[in-house]
Amino acid sequence: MKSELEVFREYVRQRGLRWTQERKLILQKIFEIHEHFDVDSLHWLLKQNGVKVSKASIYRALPLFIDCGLVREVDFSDGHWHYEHIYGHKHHNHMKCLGCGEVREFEEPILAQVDQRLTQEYGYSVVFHQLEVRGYCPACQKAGEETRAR
Amino acid sequence: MKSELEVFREYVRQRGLRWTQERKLILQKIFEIHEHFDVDSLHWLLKQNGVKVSKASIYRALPLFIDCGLVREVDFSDGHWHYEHIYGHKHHNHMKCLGCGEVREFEEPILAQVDQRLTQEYGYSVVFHQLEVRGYCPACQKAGEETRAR
DNA sequence: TTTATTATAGCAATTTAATCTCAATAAATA
DNA sequence: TATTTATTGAGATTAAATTGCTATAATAAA
Repeated sequence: MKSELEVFREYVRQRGLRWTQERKLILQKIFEIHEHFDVDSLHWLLKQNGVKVSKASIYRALPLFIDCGLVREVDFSDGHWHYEHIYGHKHHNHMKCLGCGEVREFEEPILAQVDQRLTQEYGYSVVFHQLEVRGYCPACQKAGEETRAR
Repeated sequence: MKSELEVFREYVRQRGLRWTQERKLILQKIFEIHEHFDVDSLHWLLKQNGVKVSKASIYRALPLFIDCGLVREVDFSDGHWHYEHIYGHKHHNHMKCLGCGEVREFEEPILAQVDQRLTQEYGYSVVFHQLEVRGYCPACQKAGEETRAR
């Protein structure tokens, strides 16, 4: 399997774009982070590592990473975008707790059937889907019960 | 079944909030719109109807409507929130075409199973879920093929 | 290897959605 | 009807994201 850097290098070449140090450094960092991130935290992390890259460059690089399937946007309903690297990972969905805000990932094989049905029934060609679930984790349910009991 | 106005009136009473003309007018308009809307379009529509309500009031009212289950946020990945009234409607999901941007709604009974599994397997209590699908509608697929053939 | 071309980086300015401040107002209730 | 206080509207403010511009660096051509 090609590395994420190779995938991006190829993508960039095909489009007459350029393989720059900044893009390489940003992409490397993204694949070192094994959690979700946003532009701010990514910028801060790079800075911590002595890598000087402007936020503007991050904002300009992300759509490219997304376009070639290395990264995706994640909606945590908190006013700005979050991201995660997806290349080399199984598709998964997110469940965010409305109490503590913790995000848990889960796989859901059944969703492949949904994509299939959309193709068969409506003639859509599905590129991707995203299931976001909101609710309460076990700990927050418990905490809620105790609060109510008082 | 209670009307949306009654539901909101009750919600407002229970919380010591106030049943204002502005909130009534906004809510009525939202239930007249049988499509998705955003703050701008809702504000514009009200204006067209001679209803003077500020955007600030719309921004302040929406979280209340959402909290009592009359309205929900919809993510169309275009930089700002969209909304739709849901009270009295079946739960549905959205498929947005990456070509023309058209949004199509579809029902997906299978998703109830997903919620159930999250409860059984992880102990989560699911409040709501949202499946967003992206792809290409039949028309855009055809247009794409023709373009490529040239 | 050197030169020419042009996409990209960085910075600051700008845009836009959304939130907040505050004085005036209107809804609830005593 | 008077009193209390949540809500309104207008504009200021915040924060995320985008853009304009010049210098720079990546690539192609010589």
